[in-house]
Order: sequence, then structure tokens, then C-alpha cells
Amino acid sequence: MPAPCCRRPGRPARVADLRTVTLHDTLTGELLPLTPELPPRVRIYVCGPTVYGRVHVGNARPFVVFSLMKRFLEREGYEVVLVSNITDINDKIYIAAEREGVPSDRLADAMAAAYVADTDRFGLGRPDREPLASATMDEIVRLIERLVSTGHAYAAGGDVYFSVRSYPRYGELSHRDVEQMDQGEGVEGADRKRDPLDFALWKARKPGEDTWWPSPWGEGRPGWHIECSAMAESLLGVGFEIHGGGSDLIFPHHENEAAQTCAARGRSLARLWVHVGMVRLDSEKMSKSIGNVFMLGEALQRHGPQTLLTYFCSGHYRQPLEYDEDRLREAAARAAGIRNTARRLAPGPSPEWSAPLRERFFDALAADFNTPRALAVVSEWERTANGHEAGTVGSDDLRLMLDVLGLAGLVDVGPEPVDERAAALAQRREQARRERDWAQADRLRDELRELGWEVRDGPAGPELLRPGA
RNA sequence: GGCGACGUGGCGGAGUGGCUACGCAGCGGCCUGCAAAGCCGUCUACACCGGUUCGAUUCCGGUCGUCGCCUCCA
Repeated sequence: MPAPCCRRPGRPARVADLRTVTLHDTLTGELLPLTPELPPRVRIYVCGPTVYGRVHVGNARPFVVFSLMKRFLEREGYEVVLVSNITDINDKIYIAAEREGVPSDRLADAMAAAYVADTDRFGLGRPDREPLASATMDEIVRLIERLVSTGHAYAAGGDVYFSVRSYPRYGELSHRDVEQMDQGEGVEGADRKRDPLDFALWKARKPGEDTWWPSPWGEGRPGWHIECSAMAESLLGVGFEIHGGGSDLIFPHHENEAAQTCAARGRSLARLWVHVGMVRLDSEKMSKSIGNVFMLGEALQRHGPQTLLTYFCSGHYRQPLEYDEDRLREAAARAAGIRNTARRLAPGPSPEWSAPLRERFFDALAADFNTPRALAVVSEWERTANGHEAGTVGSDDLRLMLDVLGLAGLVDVGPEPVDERAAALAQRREQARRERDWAQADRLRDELRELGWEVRDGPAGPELLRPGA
């Protein structure tokens, strides 16, 4: 008999005046309206990385997507609480720490700090809360106890397993039939499980593991899935609006989270399940285990946050996104185009023609967070603005739109501080131009280019700027 | 094999039952001393085969191909 908790939530009235935002929900496979339980409050939980090494570009996509989604929803008038966990207890952390000869908790601390430092460079701020599994142990243990006492979990030799068949809706999120699930051989703990489908909520301490916590079942550590259920519930409650993560987490991670929480609490963990497509390298999922990764820190170093954000926004969040130099070059060119437009703008309110474009921009984001369509509107805005005389178009709307994408910095392109040497060269070039000594003028322009300056001659005289800046 | 998603113009990438997406690159023009930036124009688009329809890239079925997941994974 289906657990009553997993019926689709009803549809409480939306707050008047808030634009309807739809998102693709993995559970139903449909585009559903965002219907906050307590409007205008929107709670979002996103599965963050396991910190056993530096994060790569693929790890960054959910961070970026949901950070931007939060900015958008806040712009729309919602009050957003974004929680994104950091998994700091995991087999891979033990393995990596042992290889490097450091305590596993120190490695996890260091890599968590590196993750924060790397993602900070996007300039999108931090999620409201970034819980650590290791700091949520009481909640984890209590949740497991609840599952044991309700018959959804059982202890076995210091481990605790979730009984998949005690939960009839298992498989509904990932659209799998329990009866058709393939059970591989040699799975850890197979001899202790009552059913091969069952998965670990608590793992007894094993030799060589240098972190452990006390529990009613003995010393050990939590399984991966239960930590997220506990962290999410402890900070957001049950039945929050959006649960997100990479599409590779749909099964088993989110399936298990959903099952655990629903079994323990009698309510669905989240109202909408939103999954982000994979970043690819060489047409394959970017993944540490495959080895085809590009580190986020290096990507930011090479391309800068604005180009990287433009790149992420250039594709719809649910689609795969290829990481390659051509894509990044295009993103850089697009960002440069916005800066060029911004240089011609005046501070202040935008003209009348801007309002419909501005609305189309936000409509695009309201339709399953369609950032490519939103960027297309920005391009139209640019073209329209560039068709007007420089200095006559107010920049407010462009900044408003781009700020939601974390790209307001593209609009704030003041004149570059020109060093004395460059200024002198520019002055000599102007002298040469006045004397119609074009050869000399071009030589001086070449010199400036070697110093990293691009010269643009306009009606108001030459302008010096840093290409790509 | 099961489940999910996808195949759009040189490349990337939205979208729609009939009407310019957009970006990058190319080409032509305007502007410029020349450039750069910008503007205008241009460039065999909707994998293949059937079906529904007055009309399908858009709906349905099939074929081929690609990707993801099937208990490491953002």
C-alpha cells in the first residue's frame, strides 16, 4: 500500500503579484509551478560535493545554477533559504587521506575550505547554510533510530540498513521498478543485508578508519544518503520547496533520501526535485573516476568568473554542457560584447523600449530557469541600445537583468586607469594623427597593443582599454 | 537489457502546429585615415521513415545515433 506521505502536494494559492515560476520536476517528469508551502518563503536544498579533493568544473554547476536561481527568486519577491551541504565523511576521503598520510578529518577540512575558496570566486556569495555531515551527527542518529523503531530499518552487526521493501514507493523518483533492479555481486555488507536492495544508514567502524562516532549500534559513521536527509530536515524541515543536485544523484542518492525521510516522517522530503545536467569533457561526463576533469580553480584562473558564469548560462541547466575552449571563447566574446555596450550607456533609468525586454528576460527565467533564452533577450537589449546614440541610454535595466545572473560587473566598466607610459604613447599617437602621419600613428598603436592596451578611436577621441577586461 | 533524456543552420543553443530566436565564426555593406567597437544585410536548420492534420521542425509510431543512471559520482 502506498505510503500516504508521498502523494503529490496540493496546490496552495500562490501569493498574488508573484510571477508564476515553473520548474521541471524529476518525480513527475513534468513542468510544475513553484508553490511554496508558506509563501513567499522558498527553501532549497542542494547536494554539494564530497570533499576528498579539489572540485572540478562539473561540481561547480549545481552551485552556480542554484545560486543564480536564488537570486532570481529573490528578485521576484520570494524569500529564499538556500542550503547546500558538504559531505566530509566518506570512503574516498579515508582513501585519499591515507594515500597522503594525513588524518582524514584534516584532509576534509582542507578540501572543504578549498571548495569554499574556489566557489567564492564566482562572487555569488555563499548559500545561507553549508552544513557538514560531521556536525550533524545527533540528527543523523536520531533519524536512523526513528527508522529502526518504525520498522523501516534494522541493525545487523554494527551496521544499520534501510529496508527498501518496507517502503512501497521505492523507485518512484528515479522511475525504476524494484523488481527489475540488478543486484551486483560483492557489494559491501551483502552478507548482513536481509535483502540485496537494502542500503546502509550506519556503517560500523572498520580498521583503518580514523574518524568515528558513537551510536546505539556501536562506533561507526553514517551512510551517505542519510546525512543529506538529516541535514536537510534539520535546517529546512520536511516538505521544503526544492531539492536539487546533479542528475547523476537521482539514483540512488536522491531516491534513498526521499525514501528515508518519507518513511521516517510520513511526509515527502521536498515538493520539487530539480536536477542539473552533467558538464562534459570530450563528450563524456566530467568525473574524477573517469579522470577527465578540469579543476574549477584553474578554469577560474584562466577565464575569470564572468566568462565562466556566461558559459554556464549559455546552456539550459538540465542539458549537458560541453567544457571546451571554443565554448569558453564564445562566452568570453559574449561577455565582452556586453561590456562594449555598457561603455556607451549612461547611469540611470532605461528608456521605454527596455521594459518589455526586461519582462521577457524574467519570463524566460520563470519558465524552468531558461538562461539561454534570457541571454538572447540581453542580446536584443544590447542591439537596441547600440542603435541609439552613446550616452543616451540608461543602464538600470541591463544591470538589473545581469545582476540576477551574477554578471552586473559587466555593466560596471568604468574607464580603465591608464598608466603614464600608455597615456604618453596615446598622446603622441594623437599628435601623429593630427599631422596625418598614419605610419607613425599605427606604430604607436602597435606599441600600445604590446603593453596590453586596445585603442578605439571614437568621436570623443581615442579610448584605451584592456581587451577582454 | 531496464529507466531517463536528447538528436535544430559551419559551430553552440532556444523555441513553436502555419510568422526573425539568440550567440560565435564566415561573407557583403555602412562608419573609420586604417583599425577596433558598433550597426545593416547575408549565410542549403530542424537525424531518417511512416502516420494524424488544410498545414509538422513542433503531435503520434518506428528506425538509426548520442548521452546519463542502474547502488563511487555534482
